[in-house]
Amino acid sequence: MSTPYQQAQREGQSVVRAAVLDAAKLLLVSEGPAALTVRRIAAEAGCSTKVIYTLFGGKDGLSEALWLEGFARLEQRLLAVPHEEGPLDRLMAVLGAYRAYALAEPDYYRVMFLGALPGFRAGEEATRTAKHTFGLLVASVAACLEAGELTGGAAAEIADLLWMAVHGAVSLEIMSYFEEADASPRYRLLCTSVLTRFLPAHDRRS
Amino acid sequence: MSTPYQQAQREGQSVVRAAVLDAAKLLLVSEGPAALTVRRIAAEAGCSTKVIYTLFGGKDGLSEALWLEGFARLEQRLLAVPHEEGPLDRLMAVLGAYRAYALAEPDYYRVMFLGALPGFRAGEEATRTAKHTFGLLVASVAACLEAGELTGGAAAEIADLLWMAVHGAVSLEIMSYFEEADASPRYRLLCTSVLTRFLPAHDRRS
DNA sequence: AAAGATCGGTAACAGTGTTACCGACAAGAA
DNA sequence: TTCTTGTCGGTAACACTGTTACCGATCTTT
Repeated sequence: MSTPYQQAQREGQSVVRAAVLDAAKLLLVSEGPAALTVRRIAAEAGCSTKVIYTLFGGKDGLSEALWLEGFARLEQRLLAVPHEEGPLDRLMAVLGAYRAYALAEPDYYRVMFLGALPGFRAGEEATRTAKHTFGLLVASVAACLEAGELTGGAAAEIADLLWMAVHGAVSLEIMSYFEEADASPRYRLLCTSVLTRFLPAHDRRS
Repeated sequence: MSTPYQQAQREGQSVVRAAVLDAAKLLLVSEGPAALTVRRIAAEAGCSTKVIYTLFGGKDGLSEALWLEGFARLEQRLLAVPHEEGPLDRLMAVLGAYRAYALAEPDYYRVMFLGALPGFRAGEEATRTAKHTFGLLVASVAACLEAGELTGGAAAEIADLLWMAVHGAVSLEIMSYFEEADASPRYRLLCTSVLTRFLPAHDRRS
């Protein structure tokens, strides 16, 4: 139940909310997390700082919106990986897409996993969304288990191992701890190494 | 060439410098990186904010000192791992010590590897120190290669893979992405999984 | 003893997130 | 229609951050 005014107000809110969010997104990818100040975002969006507080409840609310946006983009990339080949090849492609996303939008990755927005901790609902995205990886692993291309562990367990490994690899790569030439082959080698442990015995090559 | 005054001054500097650094270290482990403000550190050390600028050249200088302190502590832990058993068992122990350090002093780990101090990037000399610590891991891997307990890769390469994996595992664990009960066995499983890829064929146990 | 230099404390500056105030505007009541 | 009510947003302030200009105090040098 809402009066027409409140409804219009809400629609007006949603459009200016989108404008603020767009400004923040643009600022994040173009100038990095340090440029995400309330005043700057408001200036870019053409409104006052107060709006950010009424619409998002403060900077943390906007941070969470960006956090969710990052997971949405990651999820989009993971979903875009084709199912055509075998489950194991697809799993490798999913892991590749994870890295590709982190390298394509490192500032989002910093926001999501490296605490780039000081003082921000994701809330409960946001955490659920993150877990949902992670579920895509678990599903890919589960498909391999069902097809018999992986064995010897639970899907959640193997997915955790893969996530630890790729997260570590990507984090260090983003912080440019590695030579650029080494990064890509080492990423593949790390993924295959972890998976080798769970290959059926007759499949282990080298 | 230095006058006695300058010498005394320098000694006086070193003692107050140590006091400031101690205050910062205590503040870091007791209240986390967010408490590391120039005013707060100066207050705890019983001096003015100006001192931090004359002695460390600003907050970044102090941040770098804390960064180096973190690597010194990590290095101490890695060096404390005994050599008694075989190279491979020792390598596993080194990896365990890495995690133990991160869990014992998570705020140092955040400073060193998770960019917990906004705006701080380690300088060149500090990076060399970090590489030196990393060299301990490479040496442990090299010992395994020489003993024939690992094969099929260069020491630096295998050490990189291990570092990616353990860093990812520890980072996610610090951010409490895992159930506490799962973390420890999964860490071991991850380490052994990566190493399995490089075990001599006759050593691979399921 | 007087002149010169260096160090450190005070107080300010520009920035941050946040909020109290107040005017403007639309909804509902008389 | 007119008046009251309430909500929303802009301005300006608050408390905080890192940083620095000023200036007095202290020690070296002449």
